[in-house]
Amino acid sequence: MSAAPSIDVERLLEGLNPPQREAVTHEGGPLLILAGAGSGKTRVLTHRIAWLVGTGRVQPNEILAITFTNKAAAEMRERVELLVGRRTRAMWVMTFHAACARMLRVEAPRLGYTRQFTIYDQADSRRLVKRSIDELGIDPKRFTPAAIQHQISDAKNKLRDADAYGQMVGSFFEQTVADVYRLYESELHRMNAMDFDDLLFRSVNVLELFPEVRERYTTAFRHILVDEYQDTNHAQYRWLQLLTGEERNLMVVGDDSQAIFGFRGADITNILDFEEEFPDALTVKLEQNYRSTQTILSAANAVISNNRGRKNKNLWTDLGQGDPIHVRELDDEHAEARFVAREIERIVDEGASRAEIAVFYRTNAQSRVLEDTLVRANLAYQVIGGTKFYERAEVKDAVAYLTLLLNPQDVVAFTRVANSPRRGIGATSLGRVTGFANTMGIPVFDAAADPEEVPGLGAAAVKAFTRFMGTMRVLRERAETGPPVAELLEEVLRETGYLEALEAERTIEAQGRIENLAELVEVAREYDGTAESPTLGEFLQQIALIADADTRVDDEGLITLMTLHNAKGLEFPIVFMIGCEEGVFPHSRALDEGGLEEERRLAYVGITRAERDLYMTYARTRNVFGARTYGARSRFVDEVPVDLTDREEQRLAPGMRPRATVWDDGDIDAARMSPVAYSLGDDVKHAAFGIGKVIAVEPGGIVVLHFRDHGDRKFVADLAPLERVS
DNA sequence: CCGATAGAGTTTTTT
DNA sequence: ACTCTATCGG
Repeated sequence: MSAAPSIDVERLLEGLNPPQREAVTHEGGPLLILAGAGSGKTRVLTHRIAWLVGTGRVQPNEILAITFTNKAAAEMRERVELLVGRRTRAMWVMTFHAACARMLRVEAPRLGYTRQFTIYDQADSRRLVKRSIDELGIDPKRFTPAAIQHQISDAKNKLRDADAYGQMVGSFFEQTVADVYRLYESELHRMNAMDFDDLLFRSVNVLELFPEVRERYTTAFRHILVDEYQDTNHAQYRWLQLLTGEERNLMVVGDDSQAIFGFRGADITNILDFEEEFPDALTVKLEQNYRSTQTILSAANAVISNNRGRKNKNLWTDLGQGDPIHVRELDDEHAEARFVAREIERIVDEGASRAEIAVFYRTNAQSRVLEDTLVRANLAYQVIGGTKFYERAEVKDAVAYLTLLLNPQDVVAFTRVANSPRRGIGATSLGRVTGFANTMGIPVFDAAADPEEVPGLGAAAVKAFTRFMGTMRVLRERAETGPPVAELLEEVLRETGYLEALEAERTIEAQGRIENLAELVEVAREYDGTAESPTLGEFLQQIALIADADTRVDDEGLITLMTLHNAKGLEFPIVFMIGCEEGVFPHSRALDEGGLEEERRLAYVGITRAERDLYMTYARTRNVFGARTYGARSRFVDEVPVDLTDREEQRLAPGMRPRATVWDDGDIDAARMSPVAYSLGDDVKHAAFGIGKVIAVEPGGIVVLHFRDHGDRKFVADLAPLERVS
């Protein structure tokens, strides 16, 4: 205990419930925590780390704590620091990707990369896939870069390299993917670059190929703790397996009901089979929820009970029943947005802070209408996700310049900046130079530095390259002196003429871009100020691994808008889930691909984010791709027992049977699909509007009625209080 | 080589 | 509806 005199171990355990305490004080060996939503899993993780350190069982630098997002890592680090103080600094508390990158910065030379390898984000990677497709003469219309990239990523997540993938191709498509994969791989390697998936794949390679490396890390990390284990993919699973030493001190925390990243290769069986893999594992279930009212939890339990093959859990709370769940049907997405805005105004008038309110939607595209409405209502908000700062063209350009200074072999970066700003280097000339570099087996940077040697290059192009490379040479020399990153960046923007070109545009868009670049310089300045020993390489790695979800600010009086996926791990007193319509949520593409259960888990995640009030809204009609569509109310709304809600339509139509609340898995609501019982010209009586005539019948069970005194109105035929009178 | 125009594909979710 | 891409004329 002398190692940690300042930690009061008894106090660490105070306020923990029995299962939490059992998890925190587990002696050693494999440990599985099935942590329901809001059951205090971060508390268990942080307290366990503190307990391990505080009781002298482990040194801080022997801890490896893994999360999925930087935000979660930062939060965990902060909370551990509150418990054990400065010692936290010696711990590895970071994301899978950051940990792998850190490992590879040391070990990559063993695999033929330099330590300065570049990390490609998805867009960079997509561009390289596209280039590979073009080079192979494949028709990019028949096989889109996106589809092929997804296949390749999938393969990498399963630790299949191009050869392994090639061995098991079945279709022509897969054969094509195999070809692209092979070329893409060799291109990446040639450019000294790794994509996100490579970070894991290559780390696994190093650990598998070099026993002494593996030995070093398994000895170093005596305790490994993993958050959100249900979202790990096979590569991550294997990586953990390789790092787990003989003591087998692997603790995983997760909730199979919240597994929502299957589309990205996450393999839910990792958590479901943990006990089989480690038969002596201690399993602890955390079922007491400290976040939400019983009404919200009952709703979540009811919805998720429609999924099969789960670890059984039942959330409960002693916080009381609370308000019913607010369910609202609106005419269209605009009415839905107005309802949300009005309701927010009301809630804020009653004294809530805007920061307590979040709106969740299935797809990013849904935020636009909402944003318009909130702006008009003068309600301040922040959007998480969507177009990200680091994906903006000007930011990517600036980053590409910096990347190129460090890694002159990076063709993607080179082609990105060669003619940006315009300097007379067109696609043709650029292709000649990269092609020449390719055939000669030299870095593009060198080929471009000697443009006279490149065959077929016109005099104008030679001049343009000479000038461009002159600037780049000066900048490289400057970079090698190791200036502050912010200064280097400013020089780059000035010397390359990038800023000048934007200023010359004199448009609002250009002004916005200049501001974004200024912000990037600020980011760099902050990095220079806070990093222990700032280097350009480390800065680039940091921003390559950053995600927009990490930029969320708390408590600034802003309403938070985000996708349901981004909402994982967060909580808000008041939550709106909008767009609860079949086809939107559950998403039509997920339905096609049999992903209904994952969609339902997404609903579960959304519902359980709410502490006090939950709204579920849906629109009778909305614009998708510019076309009007009609989606029936989401089955997830119907899976919430009616008596937990304030659903009005039930009361308006006495005698109408409550909607079924349980479906067979993947089944379609028979009633909803049944043909509408109305035909054109029928006379119909509406409880509120009186007699009307059917003037149209639309897909999704919609009837359009004309009323003499109320004009034309649309109804969901089997929900509206309608009666045929003719 | 560049800019304008037309056409197509896009939108599921992201470290 | 919007953005990216291919094509054409300058």
